[in-house]
Amino acid sequence: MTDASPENESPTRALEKLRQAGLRPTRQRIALARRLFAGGDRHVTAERLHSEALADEAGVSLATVYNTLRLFEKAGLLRALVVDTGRSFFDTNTAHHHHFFFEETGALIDVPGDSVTVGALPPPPPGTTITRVDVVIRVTGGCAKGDDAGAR
Amino acid sequence: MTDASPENESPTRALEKLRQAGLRPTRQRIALARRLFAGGDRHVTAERLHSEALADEAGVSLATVYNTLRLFEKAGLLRALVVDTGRSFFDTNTAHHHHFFFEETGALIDVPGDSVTVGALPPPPPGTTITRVDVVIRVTGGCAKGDDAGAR
DNA sequence: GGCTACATTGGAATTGTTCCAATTTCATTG
DNA sequence: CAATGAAATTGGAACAATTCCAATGTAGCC
Repeated sequence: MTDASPENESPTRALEKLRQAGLRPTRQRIALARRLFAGGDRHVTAERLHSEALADEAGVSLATVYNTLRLFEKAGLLRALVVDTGRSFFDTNTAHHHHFFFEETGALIDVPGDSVTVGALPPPPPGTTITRVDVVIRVTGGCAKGDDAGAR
Repeated sequence: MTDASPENESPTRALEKLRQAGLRPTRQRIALARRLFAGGDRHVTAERLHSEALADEAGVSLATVYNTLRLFEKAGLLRALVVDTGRSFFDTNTAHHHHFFFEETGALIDVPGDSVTVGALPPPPPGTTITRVDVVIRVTGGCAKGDDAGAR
């Protein structure tokens, strides 16, 4: 079995993602895409991704991390989450799903599968269209084993 | 019928709220409480409340608006909402309910009554307790007739 | 290899919020 | 009703996250 840690993994998946989105595969974008898409689903802040990426050969500036995250979001590769004021999270899982949010640690984990069902939705106000329904289940206590724990 | 606009309304309701929460009724708090609780339910940002309160006889500084909002929240008079990064909203309706959020205008309106039913919730991660489940229905289009439209 | 459009960068600027030390006000008590 | 002490208010500085900008670097094409 080959080493699958983000830095060492072959950039195939990352490149695929970039190509599929029609984005120019620069060194920085590849490095960030690897970090984001190499493993399983992730929830990252810009700051966190930046500090991780500092370890990569191709240095990535904070400005580029912000640019790239917004770009990836626009391209549908990422979804922005709003769970906490003053910080944006980006979710590599763009499918329809919801979240647990650990209030103390700031950690986020996906709610497994369809185990949240939003029943009857009210009709949207006249003339408007629903773009998304976000459900955030806020929890306290426990040790927040989810990814990104301690990202505060 | 007497004039019921926030500035002119008798401070009774505001005072009641403060007393009920055991908070010292200063001029500033009364002015803010009137703005918040005189009419129906509201969703305000600190900046907005501050700019409104400038019109009141008792000037209120921005720092005090922030202090007071956090204080009222802790006292259970307000509920903080997270719908948008970089701005906090406070909701005078502390009962269990959810929201429509107009992505273009930043306006927020309550979802009427129990018309959102969150079906089966997943079990919270071991050792944790659910403190709250927030549902935000994001909509686009329309003219955002809800309160606070154009608050951006 | 050179051209051109697009990306990246450091640093300054912005925004929303919190912090702090000095002043003012509330409520009590003499 | 003045004095007093605790709590509240204030302007401005400090902060954190993010965006902006002008200068520099690089990918892809001829």
